[in-house]
Amino acid sequence: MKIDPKNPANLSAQIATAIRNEIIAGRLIVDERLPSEAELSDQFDVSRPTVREALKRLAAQSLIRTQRGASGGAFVNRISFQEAYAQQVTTSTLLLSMNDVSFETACEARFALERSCATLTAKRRSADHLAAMRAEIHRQSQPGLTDEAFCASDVAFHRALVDGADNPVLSYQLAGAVEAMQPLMNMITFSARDRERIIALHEQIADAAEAHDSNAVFDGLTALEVETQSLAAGVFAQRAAQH
Amino acid sequence: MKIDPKNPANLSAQIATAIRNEIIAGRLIVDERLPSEAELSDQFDVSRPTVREALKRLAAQSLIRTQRGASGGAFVNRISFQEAYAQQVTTSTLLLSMNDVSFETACEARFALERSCATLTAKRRSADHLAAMRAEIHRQSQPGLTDEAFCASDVAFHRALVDGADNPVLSYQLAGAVEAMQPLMNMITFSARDRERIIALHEQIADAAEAHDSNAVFDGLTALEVETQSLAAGVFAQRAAQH
DNA sequence: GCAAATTTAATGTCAGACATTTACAATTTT
DNA sequence: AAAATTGTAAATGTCTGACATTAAATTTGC
Repeated sequence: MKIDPKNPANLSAQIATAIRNEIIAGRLIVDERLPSEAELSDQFDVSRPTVREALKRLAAQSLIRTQRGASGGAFVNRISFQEAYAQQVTTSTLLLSMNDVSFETACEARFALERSCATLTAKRRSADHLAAMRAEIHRQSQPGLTDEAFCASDVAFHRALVDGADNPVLSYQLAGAVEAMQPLMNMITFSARDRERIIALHEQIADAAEAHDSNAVFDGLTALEVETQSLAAGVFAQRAAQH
Repeated sequence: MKIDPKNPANLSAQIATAIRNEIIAGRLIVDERLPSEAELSDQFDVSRPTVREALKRLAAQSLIRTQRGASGGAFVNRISFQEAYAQQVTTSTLLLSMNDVSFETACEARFALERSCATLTAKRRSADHLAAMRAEIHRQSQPGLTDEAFCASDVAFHRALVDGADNPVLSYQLAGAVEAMQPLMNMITFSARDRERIIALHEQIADAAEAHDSNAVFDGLTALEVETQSLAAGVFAQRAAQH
């Protein structure tokens, strides 16, 4: 665990990287306590604020947590699925919004990934997952729902679908794909007719999941992708014509 | 952009969250310069080191970059696919290693996700992607290859397969699923016979991609999943028996 | 008018101090 | 003797002030 003192700028980044590598390599295990800030500043031969900046970098990635008081300190953190999930969503959302990713590309990726759940969800979905999907369908049918609320419910529907596969790793990996689409979807205004078509497809998918029919789930998602793409294409074409 | 001064602990975390929200909401746009550290410490009514800790947190997530010198400062960073990719891999790897995720669960998720590329890759794979896959297959056939090198080549093969879908969002989302499996795969020792079977399946998949046969790519991946799962089950059963 | 030197504004780092939190031990009280 | 209280020490959280370093902008010299 060493740093390069010749490069006097970036010290805190170097220290953070050094500690991060120790954690990734498994030499620092979960719940193990790091040396105190004073000890670390001795070890690395830097001041305490520099060590602290390094620790904050690690805390930002949920790699460590800190605790005040006697027998406090910095501890290697067990990354929970929840934390990783939130990070995934943040990173994916920013990636899409900052890099001029076309709606088409993002949508293609999202449905391609989501279809990968079709088989598992059709096989394993619990009554709870089905109920969650039905509840969102019901919400989507409410009149007077804003576009934003409709999109949020759409995301919730798909999350229930993904969670139905009963594989936490799959749920985590898909979090970014599904949730990061929301800002892009929010750019679309849905007519009552559009909503009807989407809700009908959601019902088709929920029915298929209930019947354990994986092919029908797969096909329902594909139909939903086609619907979404053509809807978006229409909105963007109209918007382009106006300007 | 405000913080709660009543809660005098966590100030740097609060400031980081406040700025992060500004970026996510789009009120701070890419390449925009944040106020200087001195100005921020005035605005939030905290000291400069506290502001700095907050900025380091954001830098750790690649949300900002800093530049020294006159007209330097902290700038909102455009997250590149490369950076997001690296973060995804780190988070996914740690998540798997720290949460007692079974090989079976991780493997299931990985292949489910990878199959989602089958259609697109079969349609769009370039000659370069095919060449990359063939090159890795060739490397895997070399005698005297360590298990670790074999696994690394395996990951490279699958990355080429995923990139063949020609969808950067898909490549990014799958990075975690494919690369984070490597440490788990490294726990397995491959006999010459095991390698032969895996290489044969790789060839089958590459052939299918070359022939634009998406069903064959899909089936090849499924066969590879079955092979990997049974191989792992064998290794773990044997290891359990010894202890 | 152009190149070199200077200024300046910003981050990077350091040192020392105080505030706050928390666990643990010692003390007092019941 | 047991329980509640108090004291103490160790750790992080924050502040102040200073100096170092970098790089752009400005001035100066020719």
